[in-house]
Amino acid sequence: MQAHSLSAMRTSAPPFAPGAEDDVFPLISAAKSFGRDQAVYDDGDAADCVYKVVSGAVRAVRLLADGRRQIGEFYLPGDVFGVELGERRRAAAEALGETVLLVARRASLPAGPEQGGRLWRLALRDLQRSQDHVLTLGRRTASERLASFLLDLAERLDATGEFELPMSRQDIADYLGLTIETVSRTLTQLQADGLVRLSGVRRVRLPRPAALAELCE
Amino acid sequence: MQAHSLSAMRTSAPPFAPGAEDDVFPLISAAKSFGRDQAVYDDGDAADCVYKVVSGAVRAVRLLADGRRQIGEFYLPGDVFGVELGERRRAAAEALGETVLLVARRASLPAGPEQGGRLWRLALRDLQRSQDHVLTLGRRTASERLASFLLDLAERLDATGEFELPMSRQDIADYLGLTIETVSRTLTQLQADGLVRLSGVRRVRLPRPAALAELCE
DNA sequence: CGGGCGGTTGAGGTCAATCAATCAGAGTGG
DNA sequence: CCACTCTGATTGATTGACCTCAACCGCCCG
Repeated sequence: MQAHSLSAMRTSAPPFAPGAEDDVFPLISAAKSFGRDQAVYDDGDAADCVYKVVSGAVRAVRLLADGRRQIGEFYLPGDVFGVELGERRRAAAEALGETVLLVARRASLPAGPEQGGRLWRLALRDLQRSQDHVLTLGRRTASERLASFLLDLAERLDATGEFELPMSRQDIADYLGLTIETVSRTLTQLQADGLVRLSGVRRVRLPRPAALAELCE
Repeated sequence: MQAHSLSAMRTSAPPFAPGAEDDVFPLISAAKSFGRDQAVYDDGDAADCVYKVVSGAVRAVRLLADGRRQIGEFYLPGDVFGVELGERRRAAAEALGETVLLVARRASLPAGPEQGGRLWRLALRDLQRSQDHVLTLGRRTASERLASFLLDLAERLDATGEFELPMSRQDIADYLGLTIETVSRTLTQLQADGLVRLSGVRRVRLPRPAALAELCE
């Protein structure tokens, strides 16, 4: 991993979310690169930084004692993550592939009331997503989970046509509360139904998004 | 439903959470009573108020088109709820039984930077709880779900010995992503194992909380 | 060409859902 | 006080969606 100048990052940055909350990040944040599966932080670490994804993607991981794994969220380019209530991390964050992040010390952030308000909005956005996730995990079937996952991903990557899955089948399974085999089977089923088209294991096209959305009700 | 003076409510209020975020609520909030299953607000309503539970309890409900129901959260005495990012409610809120709430107009809240900071902390607390919920729904078995649910409830009601379940079996099922039959069976199993003692359907005692906690890992 | 890793496919098992009957408690009316 | 009813909870039998275990495939890279 290597440090880059901020300006270099800005210019090389792929799709940034255009939201006003971008301004939360101070101009003096450092950029940092991470390799595949590299930890940004671990469960239990001091929560003294917040991060913004410039390129690549990150997963938030929680583990049960016996090794069962749940991914709480994926963070895509433009997303801010790492804001916590307490002193300590309650989940690990790991890069999915080659990933570049902006890093800001937590202390430098909520100084002004303006900043506070924006952080608050970020927290609420995460909360919304987490609540949607609860509905999916609590009440949806495997194919409904996959459908809502793919639609959400397509929207966040604002993919007009095809897009690339930033994560492995195992990551998808651990996000959706399924096994890797069920993800694979369900995906081939969706493909057979003409709702998904895979070209290569990670390249996805959603030919009938409306039909997919119907699956999610 | 009837209005009460704030002072009357304050004095009659059961366990208030002692957290600093209590001060978020302006002194000039109105109290309002709700009956069993009465809606505080519905999905899609304008999100112009926030609420604090004085007594009773509230459930946050989301519905799929075919009627499947997921309870996102239960709000107990002392809890604040109803803070939303957008203009509209994304879930309904319904009283579990006779319930008294403090109501504050949203506009009157985040005025000062102090208040903003406190609302932000509230949002983060909800986020934490929601993330825990995701782990439970994604990766835990029925008995683990019940165990963590009961422990969480006992702690929030700070029940030293016995406590009363504010919600029905159906509500528990819809919170834990199970069916009412599975909740019932699992509860009797936990009782057979000596981890739970039920006296009447809603009166619960947890004789070995440590053993229950072990179940949750 | 061979080995390794991630993904897919298949066969069989399991946990929780479904369908259905019974039970317990609260309220009602005779 | 005792049927009767209504609602919510429990229990039982069976089914089914997803998991587990295992083999196989395809691609990349040495």
